[in-house]
Amino acid sequence: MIVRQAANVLEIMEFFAQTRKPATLAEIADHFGWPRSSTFNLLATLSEKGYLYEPRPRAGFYPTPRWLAMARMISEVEPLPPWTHTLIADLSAETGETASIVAPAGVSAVFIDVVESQAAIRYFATIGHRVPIHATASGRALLLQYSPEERDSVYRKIEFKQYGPSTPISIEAVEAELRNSISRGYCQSFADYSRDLAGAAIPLPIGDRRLSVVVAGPEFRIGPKVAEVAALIARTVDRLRPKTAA
Amino acid sequence: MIVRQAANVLEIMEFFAQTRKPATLAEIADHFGWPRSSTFNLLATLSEKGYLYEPRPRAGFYPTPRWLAMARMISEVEPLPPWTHTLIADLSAETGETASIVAPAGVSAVFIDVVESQAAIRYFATIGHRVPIHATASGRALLLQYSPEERDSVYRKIEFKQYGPSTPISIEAVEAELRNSISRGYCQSFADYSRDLAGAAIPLPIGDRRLSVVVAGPEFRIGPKVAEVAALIARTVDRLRPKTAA
DNA sequence: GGAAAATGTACATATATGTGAATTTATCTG
DNA sequence: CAGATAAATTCACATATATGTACATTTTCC
Repeated sequence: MIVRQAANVLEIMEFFAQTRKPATLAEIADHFGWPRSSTFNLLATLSEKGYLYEPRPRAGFYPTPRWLAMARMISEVEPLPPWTHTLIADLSAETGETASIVAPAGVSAVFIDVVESQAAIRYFATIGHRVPIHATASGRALLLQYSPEERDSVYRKIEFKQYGPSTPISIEAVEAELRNSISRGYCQSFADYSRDLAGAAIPLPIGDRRLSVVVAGPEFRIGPKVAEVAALIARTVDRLRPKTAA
Repeated sequence: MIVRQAANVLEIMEFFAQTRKPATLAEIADHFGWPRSSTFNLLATLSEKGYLYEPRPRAGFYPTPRWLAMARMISEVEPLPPWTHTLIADLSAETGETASIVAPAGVSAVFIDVVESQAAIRYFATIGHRVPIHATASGRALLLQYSPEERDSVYRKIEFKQYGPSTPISIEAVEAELRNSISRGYCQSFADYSRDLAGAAIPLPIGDRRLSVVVAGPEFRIGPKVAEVAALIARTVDRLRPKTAA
């Protein structure tokens, strides 16, 4: 069950992150199609808690810097080592595609750092983006780091859907693809989840965290050179990852 | 009316900002005294939206860097000019007390930047902290920048409460204090709102934004030297504020 | 300067939602 | 490796909650 008002908080914040300017109650209510009275309650709650204020009279609400302060607190812990950002920055620069660091979240894989391609046609992904763990290169690079039992427990929660022609729609199909990935030396995906989207990924264990790196873009650009891209990823990781310990 | 689940989202994030480590469903539920099933729904919603993930298997949830990305977006707009932070940093260093930049939010004043005192006994305030606009030095320094009509409209929404012995409990009392502040050259408050708390504040208009600076601390330390502190604030603003235009 | 339009606020009520109990899944212990 | 214990999910139902309606206030426009 989805908690509506919790989701609404996030939506409001995303709204402000997009528009980047104060908005009145009426504007917000209209934008989302919410009743004024409900919007009123939500804004009042957020204000009450110190997360919204009124920068100038009658110009509406805007988030306080408290969000930033809180987010900084949260993200200071176990930040990714700096070289991982260099990694995806380099990969994106060299391939011209979008590169990301990905972490597990139940049956999904979450993008926790992203450097976007500069190309006009590109894979558009942002931090926080979620994709099915079994139907993407990045997700499978995570699954490779699981024990068979752990994978089983994930599989049982997956709702297998035919996202595209090549989506694996059974446990056995996923396991088969994982075996292929091992012998191939990297994970790949061709429109398994998103139409026209292809990617290459490899596991990226850091400490006891199970992460993966992925380079993804339109099938017609990535397709012909997956192997090449995968090799580049591996080389770049080798170059940047500190040699001391794992 | 307060929107419970909206508030809960904020509480969860504050919880993570404090503990700074992943937490399981059970831990979170116990911490807040929430039913597990409700906690489950909330966590599922936040995960679904890409704001929580599971850094390592079975170790529970933690916020994704998406919070940081969003907060950065939001705060990049009209950030406070850098000299305002220098201002409160200097004030806090010189007085040994907590110094803040404050903005209006309806009948409240919100702390939008804070440098805390290092003293053992100190005014504990964080970004996002809210205080009644009429019963605090910082708030009254905001009201001074309003037109009489605007003040009226604020007054009508205020619930006058006797927070302390000297709290102004009528419109006339507030207006009188504002007149005093003008002739005095600064705003002050002695336990008008919080017991033992005293402060000195002056208006700090920046562009068309109505802000104020306040230095606050325990009454016994601030009390004897309010005038001195107020003069210091004024001098420091003079020194740091760029001379070009207002 | 006055009327109309837009915005913000309060409240009772129907209903969407949170929750207790039951069920399943994972983890620990001897 | 059972059996026990704890954690995570599911689900039906009572109730806390979102909203329609009405009212107040502010702003706009003529």
